[in-house]
Amino acid sequence: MSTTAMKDEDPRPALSRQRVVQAAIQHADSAGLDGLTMRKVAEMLQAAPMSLYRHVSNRDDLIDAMIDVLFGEIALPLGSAHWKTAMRDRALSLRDLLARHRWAIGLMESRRRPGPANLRHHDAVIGKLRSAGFDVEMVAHAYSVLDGYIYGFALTRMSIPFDTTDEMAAMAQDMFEPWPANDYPNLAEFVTDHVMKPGYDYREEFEYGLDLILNGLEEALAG
Amino acid sequence: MSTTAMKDEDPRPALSRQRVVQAAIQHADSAGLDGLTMRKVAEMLQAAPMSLYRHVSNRDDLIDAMIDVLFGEIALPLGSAHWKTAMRDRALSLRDLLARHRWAIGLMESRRRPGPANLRHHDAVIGKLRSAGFDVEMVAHAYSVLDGYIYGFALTRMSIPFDTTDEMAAMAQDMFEPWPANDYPNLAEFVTDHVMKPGYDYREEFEYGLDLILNGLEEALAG
DNA sequence: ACCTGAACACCGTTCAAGT
DNA sequence: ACCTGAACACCGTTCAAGT
Repeated sequence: MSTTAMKDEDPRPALSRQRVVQAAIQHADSAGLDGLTMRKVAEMLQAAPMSLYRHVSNRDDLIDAMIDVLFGEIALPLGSAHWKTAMRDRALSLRDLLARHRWAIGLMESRRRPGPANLRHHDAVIGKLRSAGFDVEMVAHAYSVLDGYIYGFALTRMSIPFDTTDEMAAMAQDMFEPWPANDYPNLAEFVTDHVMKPGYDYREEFEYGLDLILNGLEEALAG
Repeated sequence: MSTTAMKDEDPRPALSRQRVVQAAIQHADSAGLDGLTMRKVAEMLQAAPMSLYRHVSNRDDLIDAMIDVLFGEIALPLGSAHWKTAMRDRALSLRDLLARHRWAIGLMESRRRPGPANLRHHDAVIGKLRSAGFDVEMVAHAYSVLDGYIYGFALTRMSIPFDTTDEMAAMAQDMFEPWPANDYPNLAEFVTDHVMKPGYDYREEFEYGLDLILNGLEEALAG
């Protein structure tokens, strides 16, 4: 086997900014933001830690790039749909993105160097609202309450990694165990009657609040 | 100067769990969660890093304790006030807490070992809603949309550390600088006409969304 | 009894050296 | 031109030793 014959099967294709960023996203998805280390990403790519620095200037720059890739994945509110439909679809798309990439929740709206996909996304949302009759002040209200809710719901209500009611019950048990049984009667009732009931689905819960907010905005726009 | 005479002025009072936790909160307030290291907290207390481990079992245990102190600072919805007033006051109190302790935003609702102040707080909120006529399902809806909004607003809209319009303008300038001037016309208009206008106040913006949500819940409760 | 120094297995990143 | 090993200044935490 000559060295030229092996070229096609090289297990180490050349590094590129895109490959580094993709590997980093994949690793953050499974290991979280704390687990995202330059050394681990390099290991995934079978490269030395220092090799990454040819393609990203440092860990922050890598994170900036990762976030802009995610912004590119959110459904844009384009086309002729009603603003409510467009905002609803965009909210569900963003919620799903944040569920797939939990590490990104606190990073999406705090970039000091927003990338082109980030700017393009926000430009499209604002454009959709403006052309639907929202004035600048109402755009600010709508954006603030919608994104507040979407990111906050992702942060506070989607953290439970359990699929079954049994696992849910076990977790609730662990949380209460250290404390006297009847100190928190309202909380106990709530957990028993609601959270641990089969069929609890965060998607339905998310849409309840989303529609409440969209209806409130519609009333404000008309009034 | 005898050694006994110096006792009263000992610059290193005995360590305690409470002192460790208080120092850690103070340090996180100024240095953020990344800056919160066992070694820095020890330094603040003029102790060796390892001395902290007599009072907290590890960094996670320290954070659990810090969060429960914060829960103890939120105004509880007790007394005979209307549920809407009580929830509004509680939301403003929580928002102010999260503004003072930004490092805590992602930690408050993800504790696997909630402390007594945490449980007590949630018990009081649920109790207030239940006694106002919310059934268990409506409590879930209300809690989900309110806390989603409160934490999400804190996460996405309160991150700007600037007090003056000039600083705001400079930041916006930096963010757009790398990109072609007219690629994002809707965003440009929004930033010019709204964000950079004097008198922009996140407190007013927060209350707009909060009242929209509270009114929506009131309608759902009546309907 | 209470505290802590030395050590270990990690980090991000600089700098100088390899191919 | 492109890549990387050694080194530095940090981490949290274990373990054995100090007072």
